[in-house]
Amino acid sequence: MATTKNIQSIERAFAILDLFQQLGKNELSVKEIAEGLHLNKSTAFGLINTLASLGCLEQDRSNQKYMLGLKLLSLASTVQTQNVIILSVHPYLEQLNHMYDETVHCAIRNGDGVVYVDKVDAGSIHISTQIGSQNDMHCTGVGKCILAYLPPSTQDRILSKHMRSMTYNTITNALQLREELDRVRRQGYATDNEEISVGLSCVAVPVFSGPETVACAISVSGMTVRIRTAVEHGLVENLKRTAAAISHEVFDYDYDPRLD
Amino acid sequence: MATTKNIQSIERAFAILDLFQQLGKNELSVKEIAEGLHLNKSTAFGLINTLASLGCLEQDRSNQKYMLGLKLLSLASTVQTQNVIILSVHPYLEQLNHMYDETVHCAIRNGDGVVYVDKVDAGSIHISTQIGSQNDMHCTGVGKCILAYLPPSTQDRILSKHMRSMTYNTITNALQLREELDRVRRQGYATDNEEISVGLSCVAVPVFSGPETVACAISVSGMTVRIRTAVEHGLVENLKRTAAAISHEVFDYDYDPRLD
DNA sequence: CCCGATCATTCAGTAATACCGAATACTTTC
DNA sequence: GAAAGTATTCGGTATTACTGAATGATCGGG
Repeated sequence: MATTKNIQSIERAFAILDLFQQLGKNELSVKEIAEGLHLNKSTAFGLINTLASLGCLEQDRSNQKYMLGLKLLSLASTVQTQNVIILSVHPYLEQLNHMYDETVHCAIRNGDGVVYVDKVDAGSIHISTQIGSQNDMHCTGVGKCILAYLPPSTQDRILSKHMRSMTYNTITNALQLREELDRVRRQGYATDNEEISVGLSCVAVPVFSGPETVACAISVSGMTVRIRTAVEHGLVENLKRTAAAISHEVFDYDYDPRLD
Repeated sequence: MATTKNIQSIERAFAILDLFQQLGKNELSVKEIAEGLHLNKSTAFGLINTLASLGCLEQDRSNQKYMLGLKLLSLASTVQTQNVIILSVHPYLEQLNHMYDETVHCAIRNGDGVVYVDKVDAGSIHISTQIGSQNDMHCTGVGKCILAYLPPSTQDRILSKHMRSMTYNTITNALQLREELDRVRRQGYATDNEEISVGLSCVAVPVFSGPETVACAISVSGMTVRIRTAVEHGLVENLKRTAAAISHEVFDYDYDPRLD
C-alpha cells in the first residue's frame, strides 16, 4: 500500500485528528497535542493552525483549546452520497427494516476492523451504533462475515491480536473463533448472540462481489427475544436472498445462497 | 483566523478531498486531480498516495481511480460523539420529534453557510437532508435564524453573493431577505415556506449562547400542510421554549423567548 | 494589584522536506 | 504488436516546514 514515502505533514495532520478519538477528549490544547504526538510545540501549532483554517479543527475562544471541526462532517456527508456500495445497498436495508422493524446495518472492512457505513433505525428501540464507527471483527455479526472470507494470512494476523471481551458471551479465544468462522462459511450467515452487548443479538450475512470476495456485510439487530422470533419467521433466508440480490444487481455477480 | 502561513501540503490534501464534492465525481484519476488543482502530476501522486495510506482515499483496483475513503466516516463519527452542542442538544431534538412526529434538525454556522449537524427522522416521511451537508443560509429556516444575528459586515458579505433560487418561493433578492431577517429578529423564529423544496415547510428558532450570539438553530420540518397544523397547535411557542431551555441548560445563558 | 508561572503564538535561521521534470512501468486500444 | 495514455518511481534541488528562542496573553496566588 504505502509504497512511496508518505508526506510527513499530512500524516501528522491526521494524527492530530485521530488523537481526539484515541484520547477520548473533545478538547485538546496545543501543548497536549504536541506532547501526545511527540512534536515540537511550534510544529504542532503550525499544523493545528492550518487544520483550523480549513475547518477541521475549531478553537474554543474561552480556553483556547481546540476541538474537531464541522468540515469533517461535511466530508463524511460526501462519502455517503458518493460511495457506490453505500448508495446502492441502502434501499435493500430500507426493505429489511420495513419487514422486521429492526435496526439494519451495512458494514465494510477497514483495516483490521469493520466500519458501519449505513444504518436504518427501528421505530421503537434505538441501538447506539454510530455510522462511521470502527468496530472489532470478533464480536460483531458483520465482522465475522467479513473475517470468515479474508485470506488466511490476514485472518491469522487479526486472530493473533488480543480480542477484547465485551460481554459474558464474547468469543476471545482464537481456536473457538476459528470454529465459529468455519460455521459462518458453512452456514452462510453469522450471528452475534449477545457478544457485544447483553440483551442485543444480530444476524448478519456477507455480500459477495466475486468468488470468496466479500464487499460488505448486512445485518439485522435488536433485542435477543425479538431476533429469535424473526429467525423463526425466516430472517436468515431473507437476509441470504437479499445478499444474493445485491450481489447480482450491484456487483453483477451470481451465486447460490444455499437456502437450506 | 489564518494568521500564520498555512502548511501547503495539508491545504493541498484537503483540496483533493474537497475536489470530489466540488466536481460531484465519486472517482477521480491522478491526472484529473492534478489538473483540477493545477498541480504537478507527481506532486499530486505523492499527496494522493499519502491520503490513501491513511484511509482517506481508496483506490479502485480495476481502473486505478481513487475515491473517498472510510477514514472520513470514522472521523465524522468522532465529531458527533464529542461535539458538545450536538451531544447536549440531541435529547431536545428527540423530545420535539416525539411531540410532532416530524423531522427535527440542528444546524451550526460553517463559513457562509450552515451545516446540519444532527437530525431525528419522522416516522412516516423521510426528508433527504444529510447530516454534515453544507446548505445556503438564505433558503433554510435554520440559516435565516443564524444569518439574522451575524454582525452586519458578515451579513453584508453573504447577502451580496448570488442567492440560488431553489423553488418558486425562494427569496433571492437582498432587500427582501433583509426584511425577512428583520422579521426573524422581531418574531424570534424563522420559517421556510417551500423555499428549498416544494411541498416542504419548516419552522426554526435560534439557540442563543449569549446576547446576540447564536450557537446553533433547531427546526421542525415536514409537509407544508402538517407544519401549518402543528403551528396552530403551538409549534412556534414550543420551539421557543425548547431553545430557551437549551440556552439555560447547555450554555448557562438566560433570556426571555417572548411568547406572544 | 502586581508578580510569576504557564501556555499560546510569533519569528528567523536552517536542516530537511516535499516538489518538480524526466524516466520507467503498466494498461488499453487499434 | 505498436502506440498512446496513465500511473508510478527516482534523484537533484529549491522551497518548505521544522526548530528553539523570544514575545505576548492569561491565570492564580500572594
